[in-house]
Amino acid sequence: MGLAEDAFDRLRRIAFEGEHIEKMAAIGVQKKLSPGVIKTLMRLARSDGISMGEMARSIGCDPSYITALVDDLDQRGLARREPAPYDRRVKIIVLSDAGQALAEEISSVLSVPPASFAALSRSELRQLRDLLDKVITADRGISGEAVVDPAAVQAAVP
Amino acid sequence: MGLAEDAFDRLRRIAFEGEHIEKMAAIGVQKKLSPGVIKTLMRLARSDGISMGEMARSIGCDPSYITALVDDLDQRGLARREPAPYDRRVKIIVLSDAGQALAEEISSVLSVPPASFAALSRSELRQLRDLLDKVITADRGISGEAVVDPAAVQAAVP
DNA sequence: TATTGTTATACTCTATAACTATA
DNA sequence: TATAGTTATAGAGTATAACAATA
Repeated sequence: MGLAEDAFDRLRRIAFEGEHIEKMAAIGVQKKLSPGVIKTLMRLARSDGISMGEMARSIGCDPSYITALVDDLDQRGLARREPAPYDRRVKIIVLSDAGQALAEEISSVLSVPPASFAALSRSELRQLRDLLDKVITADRGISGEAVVDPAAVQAAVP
Repeated sequence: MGLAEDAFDRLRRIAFEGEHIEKMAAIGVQKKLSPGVIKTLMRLARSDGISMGEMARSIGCDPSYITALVDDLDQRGLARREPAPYDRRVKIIVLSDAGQALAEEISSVLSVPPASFAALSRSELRQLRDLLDKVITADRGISGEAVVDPAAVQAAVP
């Protein structure tokens, strides 16, 4: 195994085996949110007020499923549909205050680093961040738009 | 956002948005493997010859589903059941040659680092690996056995 | 005519509960 | 009596196809 493989292997282990995954699980179970609902909520947290169709493309599922997902969100009082001013066929999904709060709660849980990050000093953390940034920056030039089968994505989580 | 959050954020982006996820998708779709089958295969790639019950605990699903999964694997000629010598109730799942080849193919796809890792020099890769190792080592002391709801795990993949 | 979202429906994935064989 | 795996069944999650409204 080469150096890059080694480094990437470590990275994957931290990302996929971390405690944040368990915390996510806890929230999902506790609030009885389906995976689809959580994905939708997280997408809205990133930018609220996108159309049904945009959401379908964004989380990689069929538009008809977005209908079910937003129905669910609506019944829970977490989001509502609003007509798009520019096209009466289009509906915009908008988070309610409660939805916004929940979305923030979920995404903040995901962004808390594992406690084991405390093993690194400030300068080591800076080094780590900068190295990873370099990878991300390099990636921008390489990859284009990605269309991924969601079923395979979940399978890829060991 | 603190330094640790920053670093962790970069790490998650690389792990979850990388091209390896797409390649996994391609294999899954092409070979018509369900997420459960892929998980099982990858678990066996890590250590072949575990019992049905161990597999259930390992990939976090109900034992009855392992029956279905191994039936599937068996019909495809990828794995078979063998009686455990120490207890006639127990069945050991063993990969066939074809299964072993496929499992290796899948896990090798997952372990190929994104092309963007080429942006780092050898010494930077070494630094990165060592920093991540430090985190992983620290984690061993902290975390115990984890029981995770698989549905939530998939939801955590953005 | 093409596109957005919805409905009705069906299929896939996974769990629960009851069962059989062995310990 | 308890445990490993299986069976039958039910439920959740998601897609497909046909449809209505609007463009």
